[in-house]
Amino acid sequence: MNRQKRTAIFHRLKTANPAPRTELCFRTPFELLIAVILSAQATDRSVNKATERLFAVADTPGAMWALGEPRLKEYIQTIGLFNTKARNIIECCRILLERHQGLVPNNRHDLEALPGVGRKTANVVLNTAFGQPTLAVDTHILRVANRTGLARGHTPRQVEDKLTRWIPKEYLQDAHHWLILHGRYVCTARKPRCAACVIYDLCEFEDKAAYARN
DNA sequence: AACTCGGGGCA
DNA sequence: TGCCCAGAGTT
Repeated sequence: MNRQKRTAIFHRLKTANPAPRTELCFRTPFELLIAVILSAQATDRSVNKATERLFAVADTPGAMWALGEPRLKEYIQTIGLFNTKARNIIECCRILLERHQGLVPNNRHDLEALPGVGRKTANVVLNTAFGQPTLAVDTHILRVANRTGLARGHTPRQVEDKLTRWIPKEYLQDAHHWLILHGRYVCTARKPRCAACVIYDLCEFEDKAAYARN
């Protein structure tokens, strides 16, 4: 896919998603970190429902550490993988308190050293909390990039590298959300809504015609 | 690169 | 029920 076509795709996704932002609810870098850890393999709606009550009780590493793992589980038990996530979050809080003065680190190395934080979560925090030009490739972006032909490469890292290379830095932060929202509401995993897609004519998805008739 | 982990939600 | 969800960690 040539650059002109990719640019056209981004322009249309931008127009279709004015004022793009994360759908996770948070007020501080710490709340964002916790929300993103919880959102792994879970829907953001179920995460928001849990964090609304959790953050009212504990919105700092100190408070969440004091809350303790058993009581933390009570707040997040409606979220998938909550046992592992509760253990990781308590350990995260301990590390933040011991090594980072209770602050969320603003660099990849320290973020990825936290349990339950991988490349994708680190990129979201760097992008959304600290305004750094990173692209967090999740299942949505991976699917959209490969299916449309925007950036083929079946591993998340390949797609991240390709997209990061050609998207202008000043657009990288918003482009992340344009892609996510497109993947979530239009280019869905199971029954993509090709009939309503704003980049239909530019998309290289082999089966788009079949779904456009739905 | 492939596999495992391990629950909720939704068609 | 089966498949997917704003993945991470291990082999």
